[in-house]
Amino acid sequence: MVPPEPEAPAKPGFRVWYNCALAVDIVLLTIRHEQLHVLLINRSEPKAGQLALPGGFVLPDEDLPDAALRELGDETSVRVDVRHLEQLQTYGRPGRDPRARVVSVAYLAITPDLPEPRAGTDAVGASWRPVRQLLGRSSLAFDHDTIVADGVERARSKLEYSTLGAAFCPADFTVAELRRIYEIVWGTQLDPRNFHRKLTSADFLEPTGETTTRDGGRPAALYRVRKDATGIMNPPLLRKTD
Amino acid sequence: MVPPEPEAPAKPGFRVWYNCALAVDIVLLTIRHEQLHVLLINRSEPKAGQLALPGGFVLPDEDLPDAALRELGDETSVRVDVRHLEQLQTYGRPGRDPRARVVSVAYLAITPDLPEPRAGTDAVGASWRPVRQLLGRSSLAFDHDTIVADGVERARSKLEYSTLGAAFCPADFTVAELRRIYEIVWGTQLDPRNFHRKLTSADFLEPTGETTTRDGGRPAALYRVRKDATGIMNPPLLRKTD
DNA sequence: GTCGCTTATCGTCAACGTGACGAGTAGACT
DNA sequence: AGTCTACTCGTCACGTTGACGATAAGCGAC
Repeated sequence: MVPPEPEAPAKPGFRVWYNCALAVDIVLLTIRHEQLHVLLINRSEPKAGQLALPGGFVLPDEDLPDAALRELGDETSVRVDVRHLEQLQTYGRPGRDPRARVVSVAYLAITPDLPEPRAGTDAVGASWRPVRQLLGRSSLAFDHDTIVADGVERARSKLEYSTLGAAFCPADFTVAELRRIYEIVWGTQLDPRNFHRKLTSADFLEPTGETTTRDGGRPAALYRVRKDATGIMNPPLLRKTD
Repeated sequence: MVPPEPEAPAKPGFRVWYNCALAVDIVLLTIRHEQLHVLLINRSEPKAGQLALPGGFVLPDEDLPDAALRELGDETSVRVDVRHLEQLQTYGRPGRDPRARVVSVAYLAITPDLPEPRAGTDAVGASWRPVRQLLGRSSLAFDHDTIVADGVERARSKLEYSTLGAAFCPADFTVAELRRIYEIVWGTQLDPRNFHRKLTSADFLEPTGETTTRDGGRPAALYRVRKDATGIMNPPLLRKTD
């Protein structure tokens, strides 16, 4: 099919015309103060004053993940240690942006609890917001509420069968710190002893040899993710489904 | 960010320019002759003569799933009973299409074994190809080999924890027919007795009351997917991971 | 009819994974 | 030293799963 109302062919000699504005949006999740947070910006141009996901238009010869990381840096001045970046879904419903046909490829990113974002170029400001205050409500510009919900749901389900949880942790971490991630993201309590047994028998952690007492109590062994880890946790750690 | 080299704004008064050609591609899977097949077309215009996935450009006010179904009909004259349609992933690497910046949203679709496709408008012809002959090789135009591989992998993993397998079956089917789906898609043998126990204790099937002997042997009870099924199989049916 | 073939369906049992929870360990703090 | 904390190891009952025996119910050949 040839797109309608051609303005000008993309390259001479070929009958292909540009038919949309392609953007990326990033759902960057972290855990702060015992709660799951998402990075949001205050929009300037259209929908000024509203909260939205960081994101923007893709450059002509730019790959999509590169665009996601660039916009994250541009808009939030966050030199975040993005420990995980995966494509989430593409949102292209006509009318989702009042200006034009804007199709957005959403990315899910995870970072450990660390940096305070500052305002960047395009955005008036950027800040971490607790996810709990967002879900269910309609708080964000465009369809970004849906995108956040989808991103959180992806993270929740990937904890079950992948090593994604470690991306919320610093390089070296204890089993209990990883368990805290699971408890916060899932909103459930997990038995420390069973969790310990399960995670240490899964094959993606290796002990660093060090211990720490930063969580109080008896010193806990520090672990890191094995370099040859596949990213898949086997067997999976299924959550209760009531 | 504002996209470069603006031709003309998408709508007057807004500084948004179109920066890519948006397309959809469809990985339509079915099972024919005891093998997993994917629907392919013979390309005409660019890459003429090569095999490729059905797909094409999205219309200005068309939603993405609608575009996928429309292209499927246009290109293949298949009045397929598409029993499942989900977004797979978006492919946007610069240079993946030599003509211009073409970004393609890929969809995964499933249909029961039924119709023979015929050539449509855009395509010289469409045909079912066994997936086994494609995987590993580089047989298709653009990056469609990758897309097919991703689609097949998605289908394989979704069999584990969802009711996707039923989309390969006619409306009423036996447990053994569903088991055949699993065996073909996974490429493994499954114990008929354990599979039967597991599937009938999962809560997404309901007996029609009818039986059939179309597979020979003792008459088998027919089942259909419950209307209130969630699409999630619980507990999951994990495949062997060696 | 009945024998032998097919496939469907039910039952049994051991092995394993998991949830619940007791008990001991090793630091920090008073 | 005593107490508090959180970590780590063990135990046990229960449910799920894989392996497989046994029976049921049609079909075609004879």
